[in-house]
This record gives sequence, structure tokens and C-alpha cells, in this order.
Amino acid sequence: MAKAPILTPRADDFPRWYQDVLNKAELAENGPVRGTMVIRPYAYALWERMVAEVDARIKAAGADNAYFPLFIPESYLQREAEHVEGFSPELAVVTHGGGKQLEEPVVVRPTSETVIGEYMAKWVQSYRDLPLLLNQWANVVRWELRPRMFLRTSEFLWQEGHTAHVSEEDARVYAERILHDVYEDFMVNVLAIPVLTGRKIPEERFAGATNTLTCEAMMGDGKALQMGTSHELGQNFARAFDIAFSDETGERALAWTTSWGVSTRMMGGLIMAHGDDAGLVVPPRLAATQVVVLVVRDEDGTVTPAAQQMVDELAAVGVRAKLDAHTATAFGRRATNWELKGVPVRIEVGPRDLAEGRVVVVRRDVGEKVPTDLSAVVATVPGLLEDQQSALLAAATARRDSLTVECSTLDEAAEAAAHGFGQIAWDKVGADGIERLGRDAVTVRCLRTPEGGLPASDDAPGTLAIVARSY
RNA sequence: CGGGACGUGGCGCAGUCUGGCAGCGCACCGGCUUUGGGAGCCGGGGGUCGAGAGUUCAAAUCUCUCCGUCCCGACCA
Repeated sequence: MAKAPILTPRADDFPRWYQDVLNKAELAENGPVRGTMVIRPYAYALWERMVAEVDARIKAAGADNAYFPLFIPESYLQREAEHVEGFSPELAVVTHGGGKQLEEPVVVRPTSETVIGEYMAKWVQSYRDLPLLLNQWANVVRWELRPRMFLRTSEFLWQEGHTAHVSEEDARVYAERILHDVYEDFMVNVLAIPVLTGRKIPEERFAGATNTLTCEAMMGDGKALQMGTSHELGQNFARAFDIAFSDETGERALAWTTSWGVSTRMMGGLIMAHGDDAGLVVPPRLAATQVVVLVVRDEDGTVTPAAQQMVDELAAVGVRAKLDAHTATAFGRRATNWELKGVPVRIEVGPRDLAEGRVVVVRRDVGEKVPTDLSAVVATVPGLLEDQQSALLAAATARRDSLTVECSTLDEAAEAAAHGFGQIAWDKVGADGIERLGRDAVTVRCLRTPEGGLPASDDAPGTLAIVARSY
């Protein structure tokens, strides 16, 4: 019997599908204040996994975690002209505290370049203090006109790295190292999302940066999502906050700084990159729960212990497994719920299976059901998880590539962006081209060399532009 | 911030045009029967109809103001 679909089909209404997934998979809901978001436990567990994986890579890149305050003196923001101009429209400003009007308003951090710059200036005296490599996990606030859960909320969680270096070259190399070794590596190998790394055009640069590098991913509707950025800040913040040091020759010099971040926006990317009409699809390496062992029914009380034993054995070989023995709820509903939540592998165990010495193993991505001998399950699951991990990346890559069109005119590029990405020679775009594409809500997502590398400048010869509609 | 749609138990909606006891499906609670893809039957509980003001004997329904949500455009991770 045909049931009404649980989720609005993606092809019918993608934004509605996204909302449905958030609700039905119990990921998040709106907070009481416009633009704020409550992250529910299942989604927060995924975020914690992202944090763990990204944090490990940041530490491997040599940065140390620290924490800087939520409140920033308004005057700090004003020290860097472009920075304050860029962020003013979206600042939350506290004017009262302790029942009195404050002498100087404090802003709730939209990002922490300014406070951290102030302290870097204190901590950096000598070239021997450099590079100074800091990171913090924090919440930030940017008042949003048009919030969308996870993608653009007024308050979001992120990681912001801030570094200071002796030379422009060192800063550039480090910003690129973060882009590739931390962000791209995490997104490709853990999130199974193929990202295009590239250089932002000046209009899309971070306020106060001299160069912004980005990871751009394609979502299920063909639109682009900026999943992470790494900025070269030149000496702009060093000058504003006097981050200066004595070099080897005793000369006083200004440091070169970088900053870089990824946020809870990645949750939105995860949902929209892999999700299907049955719900979320979580790549196994990310999944907080990789396997759910589902007791179909258990009249005589023998099935649940067998299932629990399987969970224990899976845990013993390093698989994050969970037992679902809530047999008061019908089997079909529970199966559907785990699919909504995107758990990579479901193992169904019922009395019939035990009698036959096997279980049914179901893969979330393709829905394939494989009867498997009880004795072989624990040994096959890790390989199954890895297969699914690579299948997700392969599928996402194939889809992106098939929706990426090489174009030779702006009209072709705009047409390509109606469905996916357009690739066009950057020198064919220019200011007029940006205006032309903008009429179709298409923007330049990033610039790349023909080999997929990072262009050394905004106008390097041969540079290609990736254009798309974007979130 | 402009254009459009919409706010009615937790979720999805009808009722609004034409004012007259606040309803339906799902979810929730209890009982029995069930359980291999969204269980069935019986019995329950839950809503100041987004907020405020106005018109009226009477407002979910008419008028005004405000707030919020979603979609489309200008800004962002």
C-alpha cells in the first residue's frame, strides 16, 4: 500500500525537503529569537564528530587552542577600516549591562581578528615568537536578514584560526596548508563531499583580507555552498593592532597574519550534499552511530541478547554501534526513522534470522539488503562501512562533474549555473560579466588554475572562474 | 530591507469568502489484539485560533497595527 511520502520529494521542492529533513530527523529547530537555532542531540553528535576530526587536523598543522572573550570593545572593530565596514551591518551591540548604559558599547563577536590581534601584539616581541598559531572553538553572532537553519543563522558555532608569521610567504603557505590539509582533507575524506578549492574574487573576500581561499561544494539542487574559508590578511590587522617584532637583524617589522574557519554550516552541506528522498545520509567516517542493530521482534526474549552481543562485538572492533530493541514500536517505523537519520548500516535481527543463523544487513546509501551469516557479520561490517564511504564520495563527485559545464560565453555560463556549475575563462567575465551573471542570481564562486590549483593573483593569466547559484 | 505566500493542540491541515458551542489526520496516554517496511480496534488528554487594539448581542472569521515563518531578490561562514 502506497503511503504518503515522509518527506517532500527533493525534485518537488528542495528547500521544503531540507526543512522536512531537519524536522523529521530531529536535527534542529528555530530558537525563540529570529535567526537562532536549537541544535538537537542527534545533529549535535554529528557536529561533535566534525569538531573532533577538524580539531585533530588543526593540531596536526601545529595550531594550539585558546579562548578569547565573546564581548569585544566596539573601538577594536573600528581599527581596521574594511573590517568594520564589512561587519557593521550585522553586528549585535550590547549597550546596557548591570542595569546601566555602558560607557562604550561592546559588540558580540562576529569573528575575533580584532581581540586576538590585540593579544597577539602583546605576545609577539621577536621573530622567535613566530609563527604564532592559534585556534578557538566558539560561537559568533552575525545578525542575519534572511536566516536558514545551519546555512545562515544569526548565531553559529565554528572554529576560527588566527596566525601570525614573519613573512608574507609564510602566511600564504600556512593559509594554503589549512585549506588543503585541514579543510579539503576533512571534507573529502570524512564528509565525502568533493570540494573545489579556489581563490575568491575581490568582491567576495573577507572584510580586511588580502586574499580569501575557499572550499566550494555542490549541493543536491546544483547550488554551491561555501563550506570553509582561509584568509591571508596581509599586514592589515598587524598594522591596526601593532603586531610587530624584531627580526634577525634587529629591525622592527610587522607580522603577516591569517585567519580561517569552518562552521555549523557544514551540517547544512552534509544534509544537502548526500541526503535523498528518504532523509539524511551520513558518511560512515563521520557518523556518530555507524551501525544500528535493530531487533525486529522478540517474543521469547532471546533476540535482544543476541543483538546486544553483536553491538558489543562491533564496538570491540571499533565500530560505533547502537542497539534498537524498542519492539513496542513497529519494525517498519523504526526502520524508517533510522533511514531518516541516515545511519550508514542497519542490521535487522529477528527470531527467523536467529533460527537460520543469519541477519539482514542494510546499507543506507543504496538500500541494498544482504543476508549475512551470524558468524560473519562483525568481520564484514568495517569493510562495508569503508565501501559506503567511498561510494558516497564517488557518487557525489560523479554528480558534480556531470553538472559542471565548460562554457565559452557568459550566457552559456548562466545557463550552466541554472543546473549546476559553469566553468569559464576568468578574463571573459570581468566587471560586466559579474553584472550579467548577477541578473540570473549567479556569482563567481572561485578562481582556479586550469590544473585546479590556486591562482597567485586576482588576474593571473589562464585563470578559470567557477560560477553558480549559491547558498 | 523590497516582492509574494502563510500563521488554528507537538506536526500537517480544514473552518475565514457568507461572524453563531474549535474540528480532522498524524503524534501522545490507557486497554486488548499485534510486530519481517510507516499496526488495528476501543477509550482518553491536550488549543486564550501568532500578539494587541477596534467593530459587533456575538470574532479563528470583519478592520487596523505589530510580530513571526517560508519562498524570490540586495549582504555573508
